[in-house]
Amino acid sequence: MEGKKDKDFISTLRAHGLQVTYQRLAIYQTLYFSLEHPSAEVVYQQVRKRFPMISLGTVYKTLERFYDVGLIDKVSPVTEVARYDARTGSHHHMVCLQCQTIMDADSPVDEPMMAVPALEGFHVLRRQVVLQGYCSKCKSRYVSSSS
Amino acid sequence: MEGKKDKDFISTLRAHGLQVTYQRLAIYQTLYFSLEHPSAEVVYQQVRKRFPMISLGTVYKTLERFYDVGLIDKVSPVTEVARYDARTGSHHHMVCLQCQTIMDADSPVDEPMMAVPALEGFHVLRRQVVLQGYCSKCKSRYVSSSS
DNA sequence: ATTCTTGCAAACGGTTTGCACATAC
DNA sequence: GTATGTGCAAACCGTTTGCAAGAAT
Repeated sequence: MEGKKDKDFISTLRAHGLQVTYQRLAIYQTLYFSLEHPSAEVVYQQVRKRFPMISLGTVYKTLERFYDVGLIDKVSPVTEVARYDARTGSHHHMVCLQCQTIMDADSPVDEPMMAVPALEGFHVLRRQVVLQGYCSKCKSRYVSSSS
Repeated sequence: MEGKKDKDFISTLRAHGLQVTYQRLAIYQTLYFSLEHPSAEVVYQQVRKRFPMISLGTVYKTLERFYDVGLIDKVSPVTEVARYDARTGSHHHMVCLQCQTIMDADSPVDEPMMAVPALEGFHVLRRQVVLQGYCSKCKSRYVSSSS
């Protein structure tokens, strides 16, 4: 079921253009076998069992690096700081990664959104769709290189 | 178009069980007429133009209060700290507001999710659906009072 | 009169940064 | 040999907290 070897993890890191260190290997493996969506602190505590000399700073840097190259996913902080909205009707937003603009994505989003079901007895209070990317203003600077 | 009077805002606050102060009025009005999904800091700077003696702490407390009673929406911090995930395929999660557990909501979510369209030339890199609520374990403690 | 809210300032905590040393390539 | 990554510790910054004074009901 999990017959994945060190060799495979190394290949995965290399395939993402990353230099390979035992710290990175340990961090990635920890996350790979974790089901709990751990925070940086939790990953740190976990990895520290095997490599007591590793530092929390390295874990932060490494996770951010992994995220940047698309190796892993980051769940929470969609924007840097909390952002508020008096319009409580539509909870769906497009967030520009460059200028941090948040645009509403109202009507066309609502219907597919509401079709998202709750699973396993989960009691849903809020539903939120976030599209992350680049707005039309910032797009040209970032997507223009090849198109 | 915006013929909403102070009286109306006061009613809105009262309707949400909130005591009325000029600070709350100013904060809510600022947010109500803002289209930019401002941060607490931005709201503070805005309100300060009219009420120079207001404090940032009050803005934080007030916004959080508004959010708690459902008067306003908070866009970003779905979880308290960043949480990571090695499974980059499905970006959809159910977050328990009580125990902070994050569960994957895989297959049944994917299709409606992908139907969410990009608007106004927005270049989408990541799509994220987050269901906030209570997991089956914590639900009983919070939803049991009436059912 | 009592309860809730404000303002101020200090504390908090997750995250980032700078730099010297070590390691990967 | 050179570029990149690591460890450590301090700095950062958005946010929260405690408390005395003030305002709302």
